[in-house]
Amino acid sequence: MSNFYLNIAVDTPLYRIFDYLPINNSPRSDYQAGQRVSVSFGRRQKIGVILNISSSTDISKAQLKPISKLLDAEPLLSPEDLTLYKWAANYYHSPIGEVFAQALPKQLRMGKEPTIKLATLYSLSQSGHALDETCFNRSPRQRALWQQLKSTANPVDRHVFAALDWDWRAPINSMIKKGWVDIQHEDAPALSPPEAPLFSPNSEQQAAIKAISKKQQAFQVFLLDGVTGSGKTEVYLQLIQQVINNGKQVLILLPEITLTPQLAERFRKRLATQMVVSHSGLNDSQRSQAWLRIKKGLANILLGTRSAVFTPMNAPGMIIMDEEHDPSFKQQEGFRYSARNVAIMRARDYNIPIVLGSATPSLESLHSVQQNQFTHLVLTKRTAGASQPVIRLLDCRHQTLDNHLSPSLLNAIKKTLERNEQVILFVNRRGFAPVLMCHRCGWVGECRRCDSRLVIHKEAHLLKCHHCGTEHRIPSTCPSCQEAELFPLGLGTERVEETLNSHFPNTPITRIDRDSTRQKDAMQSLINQVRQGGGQILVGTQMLAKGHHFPNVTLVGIVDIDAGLFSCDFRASERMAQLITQVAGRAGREEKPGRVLIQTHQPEHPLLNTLIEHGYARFAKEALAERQQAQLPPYHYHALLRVNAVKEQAVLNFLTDVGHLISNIQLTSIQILGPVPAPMLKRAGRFRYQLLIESPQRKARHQFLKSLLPELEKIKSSRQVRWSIDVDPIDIF
DNA sequence: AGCACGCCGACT
DNA sequence: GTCGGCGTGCTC
Repeated sequence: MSNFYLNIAVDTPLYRIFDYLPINNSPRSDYQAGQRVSVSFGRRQKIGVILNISSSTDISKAQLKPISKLLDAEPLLSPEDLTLYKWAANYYHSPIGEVFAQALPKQLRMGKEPTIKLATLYSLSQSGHALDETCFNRSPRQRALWQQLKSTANPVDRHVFAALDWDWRAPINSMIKKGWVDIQHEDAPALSPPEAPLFSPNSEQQAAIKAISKKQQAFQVFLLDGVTGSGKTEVYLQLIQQVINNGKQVLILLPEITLTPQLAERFRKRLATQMVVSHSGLNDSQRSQAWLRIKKGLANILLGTRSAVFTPMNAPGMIIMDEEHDPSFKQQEGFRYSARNVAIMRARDYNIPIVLGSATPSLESLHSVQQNQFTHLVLTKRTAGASQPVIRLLDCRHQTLDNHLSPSLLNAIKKTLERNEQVILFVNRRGFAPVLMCHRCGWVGECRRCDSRLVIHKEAHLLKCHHCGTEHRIPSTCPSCQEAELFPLGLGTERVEETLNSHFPNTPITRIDRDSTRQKDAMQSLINQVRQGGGQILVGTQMLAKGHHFPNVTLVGIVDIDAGLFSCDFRASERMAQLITQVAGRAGREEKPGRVLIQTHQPEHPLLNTLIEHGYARFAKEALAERQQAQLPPYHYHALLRVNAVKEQAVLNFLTDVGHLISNIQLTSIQILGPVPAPMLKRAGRFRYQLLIESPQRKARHQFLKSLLPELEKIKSSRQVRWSIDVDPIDIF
């Protein structure tokens, strides 16, 4: 019998690791932590990763099985990777298998060989160079390829053909056959010379670059707090250049919507290096190739969305996270993690600096600055071309509103249109109106599956539930009293569009929300059309505020900010402040600064006024003080136990049992709130409840959950429900 | 999560 | 008689 045992993380959603025996008579020296193995697990074959090799086991000899196959001669994951994944599983109370499922690209998780496909490089041969245009009279596609290749000195990969809208493979193959084109395989990173930096940093940018580059060999968190248009990206680019000049790699994390091909191209052009991207738009093969290239050092920049934070780096040099306040860095399904916090742990383990950049930093980051955990670097000066917008509150009290639009806002729109400039109106709800109500009996349209109201979609003639997706036809008479006195209450984008149409019948009005941009590329084409066009109005939801600059927009109206001020989500006011600040920075240009008008019935609201008079930084300071008073994060630590099932009674039974369990566990400084029905019901037909767990100490919360979760697995009623834990949830109520 | 085992109702 | 419903138990 073997004298050593393999502790293996198996790809299964169980909160345990499993011990296996090595293959018969194989020496201990064959095995290292980080190698993948194939094991028989129950009645099935599964892939697992060796976490540890131990000399003892608690499992009886009869139960132990040998692994079926050792998949990697060399570990696929380094000790640092395993440390990070184990930390994440522990901190987020997630089964280790779920963490690996996020961290490893699908192909590698399925046991595929970790080989990099080297690109084929094409170049004209001597005889190919000797040709001229007339040789291709009967083959226009070959001519196009020939012209393309003739215009470049070095061998090029297939990306240069990406712009062609036909399949270039057959023509190039016949050119290879004729000996006109030579192929070779990429063997080392092919470096193309970078474009010369177009800018010289101003004094603030220089100070930031200097402060960060001084710390290249050690862990430190920098908060790069720069107003919109202050040139954060240029700071990143200079830093990246320095790091890769030192032969190190950079991981750049971006929110989901921001990572576009255009942005990747901008980075690629400026930096003399091999860059790979990783986001949800890639297929399995592209993802694992990007992952392997960073792991093996064939690329030195990884530009990715949140899951890229788990990619192993061959020569880690720096991590940059742009728009660090963005909620899309928090994974909201399955293994719920915050890429921002994982990135900080990653940087700590690698002992490298991490830069968190934002024009509107999260209150958590600003708190860490106050605690001297993060280094604050501030950029206050706008670079040329960016304008300072004017923000004003419009007092709506006593005003005659036409579907929530005040005369002063309508007047401002009119004047803007007369100057042939553009207007954006923000409405934070899609659809026509959020409630359908009976004037006679007070009936309102409610979703039978969730506890939310049905939203009127006039264009589609439907009542839709925005939580579970249920749809009904709009009734013509009240289902309760049969009177035809139903009326829409509140407003959404469709209603604002309709109202504006009646006021400005000759002005083009474009609505941008999830309904109008459902088709692929619809968003981009609408935006391009607006950028080129003259006087017009855009009506849209939050999705309009991110990433797009509209130089011809000189007036931005926010129709109803009041809902945001009184939302049950404690982060609502900062999201509102971030929205206003972002929007203000995206409109107008130097010679025509943007104006932001905010309609409110609360013109005295202290936080709103602080934001408008003193800007985001001062707002954040006061909002943070309010949070301390209210004992909210980052001063308190939360977790949500989320439970759902098809049968509501099953959830309630489980929660009752959990209640009994909790009363048996020592509750040092732990508070439990709930059960609370959760409105966010993504999948139809399931009842979801959540239990809020909070504590003034992170450690107490952690230990409480550590003792609670194994017990939950044992409760009988847990079989009929699905439960998961969300540590540091985004929304607590 | 899967997947088997096992014990009850309705069916060619 | 058996096919298949889903309650219960287990995965080194």
